[in-house]
Amino acid sequence: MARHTKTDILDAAEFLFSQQGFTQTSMREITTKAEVNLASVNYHFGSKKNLIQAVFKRYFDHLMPKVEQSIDEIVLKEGVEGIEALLYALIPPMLTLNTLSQHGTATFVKLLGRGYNETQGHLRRFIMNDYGTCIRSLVSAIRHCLPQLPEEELFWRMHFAMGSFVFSMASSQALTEIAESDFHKHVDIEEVMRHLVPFVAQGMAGRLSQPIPA
Amino acid sequence: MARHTKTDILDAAEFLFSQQGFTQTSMREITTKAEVNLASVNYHFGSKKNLIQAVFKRYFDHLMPKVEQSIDEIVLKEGVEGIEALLYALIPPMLTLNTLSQHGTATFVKLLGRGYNETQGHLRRFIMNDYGTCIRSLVSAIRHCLPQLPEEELFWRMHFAMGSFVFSMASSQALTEIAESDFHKHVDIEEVMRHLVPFVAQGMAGRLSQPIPA
DNA sequence: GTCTATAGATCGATAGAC
DNA sequence: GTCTATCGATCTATAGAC
Repeated sequence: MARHTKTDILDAAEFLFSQQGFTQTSMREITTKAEVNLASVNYHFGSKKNLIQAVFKRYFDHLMPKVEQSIDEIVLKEGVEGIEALLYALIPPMLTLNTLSQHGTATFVKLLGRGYNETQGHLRRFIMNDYGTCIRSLVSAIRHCLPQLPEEELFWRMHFAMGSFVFSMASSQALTEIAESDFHKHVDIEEVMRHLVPFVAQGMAGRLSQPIPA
Repeated sequence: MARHTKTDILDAAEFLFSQQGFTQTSMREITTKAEVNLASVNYHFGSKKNLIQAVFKRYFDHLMPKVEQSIDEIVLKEGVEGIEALLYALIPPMLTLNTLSQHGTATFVKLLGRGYNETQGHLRRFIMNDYGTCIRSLVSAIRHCLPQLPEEELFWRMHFAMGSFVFSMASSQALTEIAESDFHKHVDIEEVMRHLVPFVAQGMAGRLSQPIPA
C-alpha cells in the first residue's frame, strides 16, 4: 500500500530527524521505524535530501496559509502591546501543527533548529523561495508595530527572536525534563510559547542599544 | 614536533567543527587541513569524541575564570539597567577568546550552538560538571538583579537568552553577509553582542506573562 | 612521534527479481 | 510497489614498520 508507506516514512523520518538531526539519522533507521523496506525511501522520494525537504514541506504547506490568515485578521497596534498581540496571534496557527503528528508543533520547531544548523543555508533559501510572501507579510506586520525601529535593528532582533524560539525547542527535551523535575508541573509546547511571547515582545520593542559603558 | 601537531589539530578541528558541525567533519578533513597524519589524532586525543571535548575545554578553561572575575568585580543593581550592565560586563571576557584563535569568540559561540544540537546533552553535562561553579555564580548574579522574578520564569528566560545568542552566531555567516550587503557596513562579533545585550536585558527584565488574550 | 596500510563498520543508492 | 542483495564510497580506529 503505497499511500501508507509514503506517509509512514515521513512520520518516522520527522520524528528521528527532530530527535537526532539529519546527518545522524540513517535511512536504515527510518525504514526500520516505519516498518517499510529500505529501498522504498529512494523509490518514493528519490534521495535522502529530497526526503528532508518533503518533511519540511508537509509542515510549511499546512502552517503558512494559517499564519497569513492570522496576520490579515489581526488589528495591528504600535508598541510592546502590539508586538505581543501579534505574537500571540501566531500561537494558534502553530498549535494546528499538532493535527499533523502527535507532537507536531514541537517536532516542527525542533526541525527548524536542526535545519538551520545542519543544512548550510539550504533551508533558509527553501523558505524564502517557496514561502517568501508569508515571511514578508510577517516582517511588515512587525515593522508596522515598531515604526521607530531602524531597519538594521529590526533585522537583528528578528533573528534573536527566532533563536530564542528554536533553541529552547531544540534543547526542549532536556529543558522540559529539568523544568518538570524542578517545578513539579507539566510543561507543554503551548506553555513554552506563552513564556516566550513576553520575552520576545519586550526584547523587540525595547529602546535602542547604547554605546558600551566604560 | 608533537607540540605543534597537537595544537595544529585543535586549530583545524575547531574551525571545521564550527563551520560544518561535528558529524559532518571527518578526521581526514581535519588532518588534511592541519597538515598532519591521519593517525596522529588518535595518538594525541584517543578518539574523535575526545577531540571534540578538547576543543571545548581549551575555550572554557580560558573563558570561565575571566567570567567569574567579571562577576565578582561588578556592582550589581536591580532592574533592566542592572541586567544590562551585567551582560555588558561579560563582553570583554568573551572578546579575550580572540587571543586563542583569529576569530576565537565567534568560533566559540558557533561551537556552543553546534554542541547543544549535536551532542545530545553531553555538552550540557560537561559544562555543569566542570564549570558549574561559574555558571551558578552567573545565575545568582542575574537573580540578584531580578529578585521579583519567579524561579521558573528565570529558568525559561535564561534559555531564551542563550538561544538568541548561539542561534544568531550559528547562522552568523549568512546573517553577517546579509547584514553587510543590506546595510553596507562591516559586522563583527562585538557589534552583534552590543545589539544583543539590550534585547536580552529587556526580555529578561520584562513584566510577567499574562494569560493568553482571547 | 610519525607514517603506511588496512581492518571493520556503516552509509546512501541501485540493479533486478517478483 | 516491494523485496533481496550488493555496490562503491566513506568513516573511525588501529596494527605495525620506521
